[in-house]
This record gives sequence, C-alpha cells and structure tokens, in this order.
Amino acid sequence: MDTIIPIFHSLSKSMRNIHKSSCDEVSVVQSSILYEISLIIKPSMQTVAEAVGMDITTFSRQIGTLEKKELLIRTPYEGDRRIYLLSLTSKGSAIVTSINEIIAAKMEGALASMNDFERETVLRSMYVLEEKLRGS
Amino acid sequence: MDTIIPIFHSLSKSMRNIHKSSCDEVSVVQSSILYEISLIIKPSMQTVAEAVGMDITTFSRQIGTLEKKELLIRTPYEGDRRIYLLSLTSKGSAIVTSINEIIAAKMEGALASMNDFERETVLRSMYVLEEKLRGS
DNA sequence: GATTTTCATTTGCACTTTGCAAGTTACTAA
DNA sequence: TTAGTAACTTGCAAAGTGCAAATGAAAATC
Repeated sequence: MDTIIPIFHSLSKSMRNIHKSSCDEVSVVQSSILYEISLIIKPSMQTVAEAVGMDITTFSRQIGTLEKKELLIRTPYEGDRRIYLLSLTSKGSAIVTSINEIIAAKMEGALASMNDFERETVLRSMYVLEEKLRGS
Repeated sequence: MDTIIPIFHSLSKSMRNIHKSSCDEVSVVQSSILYEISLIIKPSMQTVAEAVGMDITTFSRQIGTLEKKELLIRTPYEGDRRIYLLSLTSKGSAIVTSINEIIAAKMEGALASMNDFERETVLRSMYVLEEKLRGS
C-alpha cells in the first residue's frame, strides 16, 4: 500500500525519539543492550550481541564501557572458559527500570485519551505486528 | 502497564531492523534525511535537521556527504542568502523509492497472513498511535 | 595424545558519526 | 551605522562502527 510507508517512518521516528529522550546516562544503543540483558538470566556475550543485532566486536567494546560504568559485570562461565556471562549490577538494573518507567509514562500519556477498547486494540495490534515482523 | 514495555522494545527493534536491512548504499540516518526531504518541497537545512531530530552541525556534514554522493543538491535561496534549500537528485529519489519499496514489501509480508479486517485494524492502530505520540 | 579445526571473545586499525564551541556570512532592528 | 541575531560551516575531541587478525579454549580428527 501507499499508506504504509508514511506510517512506518513516522512511527519509527516517534518511538526512537521517545527512547532517546528517556535515556539520560546512557546512549540508546547501550540502553538496548542493558534491556536485553535484563530479559535473560546470565546470557553470554554472543547471545546478547545477536539479540541487539550488533557486530560482536563493537558489542565487546560497549560491554567494556558499560562494565567501567559499573552497570553490568562479566563473569567467566565455569563450563566453558571462552564464554563470559553478563548480568546487570543493581545500578544497571536501576537504570533499565528508570528508562522503562519514562517510556511507559510517555506511551501511557499517548494512550490516555483513548477509551479502554481503543487502547486494547492498539496494544494488541502492536503485539500482533511485532510478532509477524519478527518472523520475517 | 507492565505489558507495554516489552512491546515497545521489540517493536522498535523489529522496525529498526527492517529499516536497516532495506538500506543498501546509505546508512539508516542518511535514509531518514533523504526521506524527510522527499516529503517537503525544497526545505531548508534547518527544517530537515529539526524533522530528523538531529544536531544541525552533524546534519550539515551529512548533507555534505550526501551531496558528494550526488543524492541531493543544495541551492541558495534567493530571498535569504543564509539559507540553502535541499532537493533530491533523481539518483536520490530513486534510492528513497527503492528503500520504501523494500520496507513496504516486508511490512506487507508481515500483514499478509492477516485477514482484511485485522490488517485494517493494525494499520489504523499504528496511525492512531503515531498521531498521539507525535503530540507528546 | 598430538594436531587441526572451530568457537567466543578481544584488539588493531581506519573510517564514520556525533556535538559542543567558535567561526563566517547574511539579514534585521536600533 | 552598529549591534544583534539567524543559518550554516568548521575545528576539535570523543564515541561508535566493522573488518581483519590475534588470543585462548573447547571439540574433532587422526
């Protein structure tokens, strides 16, 4: 359709702006890394790099930066010493929580003027869409 | 809500991936710049920089790069010589069209397995959401 | 058991991107 | 005319990026 492109671009732009303006001490990319780590229990570098869709070498350096900032720690995996497991420090978790709260507030602000039915419809649509997009 | 955050993150991630993998000769940022220019007739630098949400100095350099690649041209504005108007070259338009076609194909692929009603619902939801988000 | 291969991560390098501060040139107001 | 202000550019220093090559460790092959 002709209608899908403007919607795609303006929605990505809005979402990116929301994410960016919700990150204070950290870049958007770093926020995504921290968020992905918060989802999984002790993931390896590789796992997270893939989840974020990032080159592993750039990722490795970002992890270095985030570790220096004391937002996460690398622990060697006992079963395979090539692997490092990542986990958030309490400071790291706090930042993820804070960013998520700001994002949620902004999203809810946008949804606030809708009635329950419409809000449910929009949320469900986002969910369905993401599910389909992830497949392809 | 607790549900909105995972949806937000995974949807932005999917959309970003789609955009990225649809850009061949140009970065995602550059694609956004070209797209914004394609929407407006002869916008000024300032106008586009703001639309893309980008620092004007970084923007100025990106415009330099895109001009070297012959994807756009700067023309001095007669009414005010401080101002440069931007417009796409045919090569630039072609790239925007091509990127949009790839994005559209991917989006339509995702929507393909839905029935007409659901597809309409999803598109309308994206539209409504973006409209609300833009406001805040 | 020694050797080769493969794997997870890091480092070297070179290039791009970014944003602040300061500069240039041009319009505007006094 | 002069003082301000606006649009854009440039200097710089920091951060982000990705390819190629290195390191160290497990797995596979002989």
